[in-house]
Amino acid sequence: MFSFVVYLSAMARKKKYDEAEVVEKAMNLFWRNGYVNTSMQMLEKEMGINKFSIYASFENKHGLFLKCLERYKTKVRGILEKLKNANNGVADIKQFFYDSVSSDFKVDHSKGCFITNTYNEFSQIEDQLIKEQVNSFMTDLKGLIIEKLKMDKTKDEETILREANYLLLAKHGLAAASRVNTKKEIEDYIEMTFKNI
Amino acid sequence: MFSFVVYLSAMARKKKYDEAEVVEKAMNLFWRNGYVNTSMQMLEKEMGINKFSIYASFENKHGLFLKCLERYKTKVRGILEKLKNANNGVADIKQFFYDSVSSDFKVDHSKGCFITNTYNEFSQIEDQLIKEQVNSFMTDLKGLIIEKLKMDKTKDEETILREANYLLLAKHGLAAASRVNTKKEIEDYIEMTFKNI
DNA sequence: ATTATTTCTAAACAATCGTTTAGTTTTAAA
DNA sequence: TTTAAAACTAAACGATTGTTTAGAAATAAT
Repeated sequence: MFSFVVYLSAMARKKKYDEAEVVEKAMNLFWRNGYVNTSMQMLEKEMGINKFSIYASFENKHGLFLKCLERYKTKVRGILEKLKNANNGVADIKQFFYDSVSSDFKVDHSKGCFITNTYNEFSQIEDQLIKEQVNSFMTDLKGLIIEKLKMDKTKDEETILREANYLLLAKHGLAAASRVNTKKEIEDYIEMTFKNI
Repeated sequence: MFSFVVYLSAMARKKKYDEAEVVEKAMNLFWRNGYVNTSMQMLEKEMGINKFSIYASFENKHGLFLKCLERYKTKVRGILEKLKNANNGVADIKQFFYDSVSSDFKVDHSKGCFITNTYNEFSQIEDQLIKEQVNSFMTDLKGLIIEKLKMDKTKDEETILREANYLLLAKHGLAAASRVNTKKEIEDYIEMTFKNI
């Protein structure tokens, strides 16, 4: 009697760009220049699409940045999964440090860690959503570090928390190092950092 | 026969503000919000003087920021002099780490280290002079650290450079810690950092 | 082929950025 | 008292910011 055809998307005209692709490009630009210093004009050029399209796909600059943070998280998910599935305790955390900067060795001027860069930039700016994204990432990492440290049964809770805190802060130094220091200096820094754990 | 009166400054009207005072206020604003995120409008309000007066005294925003960096350097000169004049090697460097954050213990939300904050903002700052100032500060500090490490005659040159590099990067972690961590966490971090030196 | 809907281009938007300028007020020296 | 130089106030500068809009082009469904 009745027939209903529901069009979730009318699809009158297809997009000429792939959203995942342009997010990747935007991420690299934000990653290098930071949030404030990356203008919509720069994004237009880098992403290869019009401002209108950016706003149609990501609502605004803020929304696009959040998508880029998301993209970064999936980008480093492999390294985190590797740490999660490892079973050698402290050695795995050290390996995570190496993994975090391994890709930086191939480029002249590393962009550092996108999360740490964002953390530093937004320590001054009030933005709840971005801060939540960054904080959750760091909290998750700290949880993982604690988990690995607990594999050493000889350590008490207080020692583990102290060491986890130390390593999380050491990661800031690593992020700074990855931007300017040589491969050898970075490796030496990691070795020094883990010498007393 | 002849008398010459040379007016180095015509002094037609005295300034209503003290330059050192307004620089101090500007420094604290830059220190908290960073260079890019501090506008002339905010500076006007905080310094309590008109834009015209700011430009008359400091040429422009860059000039004002450089004056603030200078002011910061004299502000921490005491701590650096203490390190320079000390004679106990590594223990002096550790004490310098404690001195660097001692004033932060008194406030709720520390602004961190002005130099490190500015260093982290490098991707957003195009001004070469500012970067030179910050880099020279860090180079000087590294030189001091090396000097103190060399007091231990049992260490070879390579070890000393490796340790100096490690400590300079550890300072980044300390700066991050000083902004959010508790007094105990910061102290634990310092102790952990120096355990293997 | 027509229609309806979406994406595209390109221009304009108001707000803010750092900076400059015009005009008034102050004040030391003549 | 007059004069000239410096410092003040307040408004405006052009450039750039993130964002919006008007209209043309494209395309799936009728």
